[in-house]
Amino acid sequence: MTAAEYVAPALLTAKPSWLLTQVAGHSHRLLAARMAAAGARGYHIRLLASLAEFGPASQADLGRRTAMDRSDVTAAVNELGADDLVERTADADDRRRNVITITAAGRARLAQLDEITNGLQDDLFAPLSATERAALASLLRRVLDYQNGQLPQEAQHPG
Amino acid sequence: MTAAEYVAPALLTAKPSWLLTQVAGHSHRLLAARMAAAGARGYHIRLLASLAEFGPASQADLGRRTAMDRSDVTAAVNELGADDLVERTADADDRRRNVITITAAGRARLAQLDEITNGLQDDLFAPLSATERAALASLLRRVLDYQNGQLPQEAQHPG
DNA sequence: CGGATGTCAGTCTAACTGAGATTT
DNA sequence: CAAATCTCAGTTAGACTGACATCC
Repeated sequence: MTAAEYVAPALLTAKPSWLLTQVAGHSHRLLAARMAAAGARGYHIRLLASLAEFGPASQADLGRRTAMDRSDVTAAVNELGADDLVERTADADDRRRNVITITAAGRARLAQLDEITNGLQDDLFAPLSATERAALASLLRRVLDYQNGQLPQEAQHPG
Repeated sequence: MTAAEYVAPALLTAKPSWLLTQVAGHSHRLLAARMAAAGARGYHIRLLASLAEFGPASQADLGRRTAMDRSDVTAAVNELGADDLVERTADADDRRRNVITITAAGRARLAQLDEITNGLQDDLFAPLSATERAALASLLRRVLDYQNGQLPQEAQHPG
């Protein structure tokens, strides 16, 4: 009996969702490893990037903007706060809320983590040309936009 | 303060790996929910599809062919065996091994789970035409093949 | 002996659930 | 009152680790 190689059945490989989750799994593994090596994890860059781009926000808003659960935002903000990468202050206008603000150290950290993710793209998508990477991104973006449009949207206040 | 919408920062959305993991996360969520509704989970269809396409195999080979850990194969085979979807018999030629064989009920189950994943494709990739879905699959397949070629390959015996 | 196999008992992350206290 | 916010405890699936006995 010959040893089995890493060959998945056609019934699975024929499906885009299989390819998607396999490639994403590899991506996630690589990212987690490099983030861990830098003392961070995936949740951190999500929060820092959102804070840097959109400014201070409540934890609930952060969760909505980063597709993170409220309870996970709480834990991740605790971690980031312990390293003084974000500040948690009370919201004077709404005392239920904390206002989370990124610090200068947080922006430096974000730049570092952003470099990690940039390096990841080259390693992950090495076999694809720049044009092909753009095509892949375009297709995925349309799918993601469609998915987001399908969401319950219970918290959206357009305008 | 306006409520935040589901808008991720451009620093993330510009990266193919972010799009990939977001779409894959949505795919995984949908699949897990539908599998759970059918009393199954992701590991089950992987094993059943591999057994149906490549025939009976040892648990170690199944793990290699489906990118599953040996210990997870053991647990999943237990679950499938409890429903008589696979049979576990001793390998006379190598008494370390179990030979796992799919049953008629297992093939019926596979057909059912395959329908679920087929339906998933339509729901996930609705905004893409058939041509675009094929293009997406082609790009992802090349990335996945490249990744597999980069693996340690300690268990590969070509020929 | 080394190496492969199957099993078991864990860990870990991401994601999620439910409850509770507080505030609007 | 309902609803939102924050926090905490616990759960789940998937992936993975280390150990162990068995067998090639």
